[in-house]
Amino acid sequence: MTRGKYLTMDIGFETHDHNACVTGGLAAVTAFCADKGLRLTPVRRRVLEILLERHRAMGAYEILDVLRAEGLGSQPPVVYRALDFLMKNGFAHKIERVNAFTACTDIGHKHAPAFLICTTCDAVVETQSELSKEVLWRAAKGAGFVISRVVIEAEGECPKCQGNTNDVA
Amino acid sequence: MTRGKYLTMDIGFETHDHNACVTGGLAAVTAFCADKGLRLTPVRRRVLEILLERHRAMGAYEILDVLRAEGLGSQPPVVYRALDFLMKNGFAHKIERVNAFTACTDIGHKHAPAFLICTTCDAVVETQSELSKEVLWRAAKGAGFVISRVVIEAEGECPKCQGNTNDVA
DNA sequence: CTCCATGTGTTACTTTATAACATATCACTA
DNA sequence: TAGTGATATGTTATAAAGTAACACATGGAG
Repeated sequence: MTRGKYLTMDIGFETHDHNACVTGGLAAVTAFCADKGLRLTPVRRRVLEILLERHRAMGAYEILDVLRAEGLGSQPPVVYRALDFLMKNGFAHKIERVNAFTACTDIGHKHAPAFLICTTCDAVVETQSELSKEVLWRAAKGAGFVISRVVIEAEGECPKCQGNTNDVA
Repeated sequence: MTRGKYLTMDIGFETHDHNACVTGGLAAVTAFCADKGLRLTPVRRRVLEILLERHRAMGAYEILDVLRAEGLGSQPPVVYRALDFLMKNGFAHKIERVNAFTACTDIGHKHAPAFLICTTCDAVVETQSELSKEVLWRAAKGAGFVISRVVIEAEGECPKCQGNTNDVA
């Protein structure tokens, strides 16, 4: 199985100051919630933190394993509810193609994210796709369709894996 | 549950000559398979036909129910294998957002389909999205990522459902 | 006709996700 | 500050989606 393999790195598949991106992300969401009167409860906060820490796409049950080990909830609904909250408010995204979840890398902005999924090492990167979105919106409008949410996901090979025979990170 | 509710109609959410689209689709795929030496076995042919007949996105188990009733196979692997074949060869698509499958409406062409999914009546239409695809490919190339497959799905409301309080078709 | 590749039938199981309901906690106001 | 309604959590149970593995069948190539 592929659980726990979907690495997420920042745009361009480069390295970064990971500590900063955890604390920064958490701070941004905390501020956002305070501002909007949203309840960032311990479970929700911790789920977000887990996603930020691992910095990759994680399956719900994988997240649940972590919660369980910490005594923060041991049944599926706990994690799914937290994920629902995080997604509803734009703090996390579901990657439909792999049934996994990632922390949003662009809190508070209108989100029309696109994901690049490496089929060799399972890395996932979030990019913005304003252009794609606009094109799609125009096409939809032409058909009289009003879009509320867009899923854009591309599978392929990341720079590191191209030409590599030695699979998986 | 929502099984069996994902209507698919043609581009623009209009009506059409459905008989023609079933026989035409089947003929196109039959010809394509003959041409390429692909084995369009009874199960594979029937699954495609079912998708064409219903002309909507169907869950794998919903398709299986039909096969089962016809004595053409009663276990999940049967339908999943047929769907794998159909998808691998571009005769059907999976709609990731709803874990359901549709017959391709554009056999034999390079497929970068985009789907519009109505969250009210569950209709699904396939549109072509060359533009979106190109934009995405450019962005990916910029990150050194080579795309092999793209998922583009938009949720929203179809023309018929906008303003309607009486949900579902 | 027999061998090999491909496809099918079947069992059993894993992974992903939700319904439903009891309990707890928060935030407000009476 | 206790009551109350809304929101969140804990838990049981189950549904829905997908796959591994292996035995058997079929169908063309030599």
